[in-house]
Amino acid sequence: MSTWKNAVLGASEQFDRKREVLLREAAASFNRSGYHGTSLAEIAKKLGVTKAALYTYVPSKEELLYFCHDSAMDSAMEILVQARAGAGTGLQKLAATLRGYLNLMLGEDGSYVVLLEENAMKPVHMRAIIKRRDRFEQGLRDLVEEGIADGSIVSCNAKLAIFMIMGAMNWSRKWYQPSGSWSGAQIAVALTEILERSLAGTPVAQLIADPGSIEVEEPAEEAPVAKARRRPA
Amino acid sequence: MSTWKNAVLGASEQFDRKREVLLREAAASFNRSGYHGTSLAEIAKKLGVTKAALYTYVPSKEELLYFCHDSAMDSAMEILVQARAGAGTGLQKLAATLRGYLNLMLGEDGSYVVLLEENAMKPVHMRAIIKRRDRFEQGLRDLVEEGIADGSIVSCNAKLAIFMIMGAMNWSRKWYQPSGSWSGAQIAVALTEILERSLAGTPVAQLIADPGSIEVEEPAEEAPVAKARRRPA
Amino acid sequence: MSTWKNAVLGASEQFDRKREVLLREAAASFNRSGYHGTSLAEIAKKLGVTKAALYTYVPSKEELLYFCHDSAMDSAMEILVQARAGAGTGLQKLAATLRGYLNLMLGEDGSYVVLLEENAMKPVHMRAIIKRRDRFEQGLRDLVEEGIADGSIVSCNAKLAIFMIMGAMNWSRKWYQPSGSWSGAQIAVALTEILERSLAGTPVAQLIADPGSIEVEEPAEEAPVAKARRRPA
Amino acid sequence: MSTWKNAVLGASEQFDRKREVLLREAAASFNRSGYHGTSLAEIAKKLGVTKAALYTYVPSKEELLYFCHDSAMDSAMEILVQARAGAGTGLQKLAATLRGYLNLMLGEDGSYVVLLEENAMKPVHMRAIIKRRDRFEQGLRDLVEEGIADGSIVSCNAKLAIFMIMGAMNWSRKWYQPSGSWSGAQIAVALTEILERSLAGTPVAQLIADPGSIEVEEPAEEAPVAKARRRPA
DNA sequence: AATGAATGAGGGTTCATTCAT
DNA sequence: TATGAATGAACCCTCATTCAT
Repeated sequence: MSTWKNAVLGASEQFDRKREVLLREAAASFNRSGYHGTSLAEIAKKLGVTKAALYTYVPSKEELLYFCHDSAMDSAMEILVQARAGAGTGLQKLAATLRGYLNLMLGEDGSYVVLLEENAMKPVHMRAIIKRRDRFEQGLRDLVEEGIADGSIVSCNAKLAIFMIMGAMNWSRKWYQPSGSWSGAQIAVALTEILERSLAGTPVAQLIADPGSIEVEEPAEEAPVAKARRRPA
Repeated sequence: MSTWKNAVLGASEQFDRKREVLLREAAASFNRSGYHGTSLAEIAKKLGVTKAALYTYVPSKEELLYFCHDSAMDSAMEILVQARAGAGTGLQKLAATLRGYLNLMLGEDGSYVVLLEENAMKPVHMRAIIKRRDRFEQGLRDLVEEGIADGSIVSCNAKLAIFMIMGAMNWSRKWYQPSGSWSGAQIAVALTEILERSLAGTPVAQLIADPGSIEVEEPAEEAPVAKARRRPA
Repeated sequence: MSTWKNAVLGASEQFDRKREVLLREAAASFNRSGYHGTSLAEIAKKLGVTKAALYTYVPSKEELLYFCHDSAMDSAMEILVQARAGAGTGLQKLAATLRGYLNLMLGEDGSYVVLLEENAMKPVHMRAIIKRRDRFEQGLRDLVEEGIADGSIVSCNAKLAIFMIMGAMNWSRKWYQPSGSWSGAQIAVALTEILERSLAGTPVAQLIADPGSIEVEEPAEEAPVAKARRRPA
Repeated sequence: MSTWKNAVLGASEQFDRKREVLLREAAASFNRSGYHGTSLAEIAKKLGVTKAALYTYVPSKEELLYFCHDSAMDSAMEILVQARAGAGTGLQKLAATLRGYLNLMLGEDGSYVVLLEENAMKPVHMRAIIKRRDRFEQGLRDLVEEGIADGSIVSCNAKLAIFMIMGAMNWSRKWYQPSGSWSGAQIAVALTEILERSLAGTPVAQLIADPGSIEVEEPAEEAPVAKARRRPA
């Protein structure tokens, strides 16, 4: 009744299910206590299994971290791609991305891991992740440039702007409390609004005073997660 | 010739000096690899001494972390107090604080530690630090309210605004490279400008395009450090 | 197409076949890496099956080792018996045994395991194997005594002589390279010649200078293997 | 009273003493149960210390094995060098070396480890040890050639002869029992005699019938051990 | 004030073994 | 008959901490 968070299912997709649950649980722990501050025993305990059982799904703790990051980048990129595909000004697309990113990070199944203690990963993996993250941030910078060009965003240094935005967003999980008076979706809207204002060509005259009052319809469908890859032989 | 970073001095203030050097080195390591990812041996090696020697200056690793945080809060608070004492609108005071905070964090002897892996500290210490940090952030929120009142800042949710700002600032050390083309002081100015714009009652029409071109006079005096407290017997 | 080394066969003797293949593969691994240095996964992999599959043929790793030893002793004893049954002096019979033993050990399907890490086995099994080995060595000692009696062997201490011979022979697999310029059969002849000389009543005046030049006819028939015993329910 | 086998001593040479004791104990265990079959806990227990304490003297289990081998080769080489320096025929020098080698291996403080499970060592270390061992065996082969030249040894294949001899000697520790009726020194003499006979140009007409009756004066001085090398920083 | 040595408590990983399928 | 998943017991190693010197 309690192991594996009841992720048991039909047939052989159990493996993928369980693997996902593992990644999520691991990501949560890593975010809370850091990579080195998290023990496999801790994760295993939460899943109701033994340390050794984890090795069925992941070849090492280090790769567990890597998979978490990789999976997170899958989701983040998907959001960027969708926003980019939509219509609107550069600022609008940027805002859409930020909202999506925040929803992802503060969402319930947030397996999203912020890149910290990066040198905990093996160089190969670290480089891979940093590359993907850079690509994501480059996408954001491109949107800023697009906005500057179409007038929706003030003339500014795109690099610095995105650094600022990433910090403001990534930090949110440090202070966000699921049990608090603001929901993740509400924060996503309100925080995006402030960030938007910092770059908007024509800044709004007034910001949301109480995020808790924002009306949002929670997404019904499952959050997109990286397609689980079976461990290579 | 190399141990203790040559912090040797006159007489008994050697103790305090060495303690400070220890705190700084520890803070640097903690920031780089996280609390659990940093071993005392590592810190000791950088100081050219033995692990055991550290215990002369600090009763435990956990308290070392605590002292780092505490010392950081000393500095941060001092900056807030000074900014508050100056003249100007709420926004101006806020901006002054942010600039000072960023200079502190990106400064050379930045012993400043961002609060992460907080549960690594013992509850007592954690509460103490969180309390001080809350006081600091409350100060910032007060400045926001002051700004809203005097019209220099748009109507907004101060709590959310400060969360956003803290994130943007604290994140800076993740991407700031001392050897890069932007100096810490330049970033402090440029980043503050963006953050200012997000809240300003009358936002500037154009942001700095190249932080590297900002002229700043580096502060000559030493950064204020927490008065060393002798370890209680 | 590759599992079980294609030992598949008619009907139920498949079981015995597979079991033999397992023993051989295990013996090879044990000899290479030692008992503790060999994992069941390793053996299974070489056979193209899973760890778990091995338990169909063998109740435990420890008994796998035991069966290897037991099977080896079957073969060794058979050689001794045959040599003893032949005609000739004690020395001649001894030499025949040594040659046979070496051929067995260096042969292609050499499932022969030298007794090392003996305490890896459970006392019962260890005693059983040591008993058989002692019986084998006693047989050799008897041949020495026989040789001393009939004058073909010098007066000597049979115990010491056999210890010496066993060492020289068992050691051969450490340096023998199947891909080298000497075949196993050639080594068997040449090594036996030296060992013979150490005990011969009338030692030869010259030893083989190049074992690689020895002419030997490889035995066509399959090496005798212990009759497979089904695992008791 | 019992830890470290009371190897405690004057001042700072304690480190070297303890390290030697550790090597000896480890060698004994490795010989008995094999490398993989020996746990550090086992060794530590015998020394009356904790597992962790061993790491003061040796950086890893693998290097512990390496040091054992290396130390053994130091001793073996020394014996060869001394024998080579003496007067006499090739056979006499060879015999002297064998006797010395056996005494070393069967001696009380025999830290000597026979090379087995060689792939347990890291390639670098393995190569280093194999190189030294090859040098030793080459020395023995040279003595054989020398003997053939001066007529003291029959024409034979030196390589095969030395392989045979090494096996006979290395095997001795498998059957030698310190508590038995033959002392190590007695075995050294008797075994050398048989080995000598296998190669002697003019073989003796009679071998020792009872090694236990051999008179030997035990060496008073300490057995030569590799100069302890402090662990590099 | 500083060190080298030792400890005890984990931490990550492997492995023989079991079991439901 | 064979497999994938899970377990529990080691095992090697690291690390914060203590202590005699």
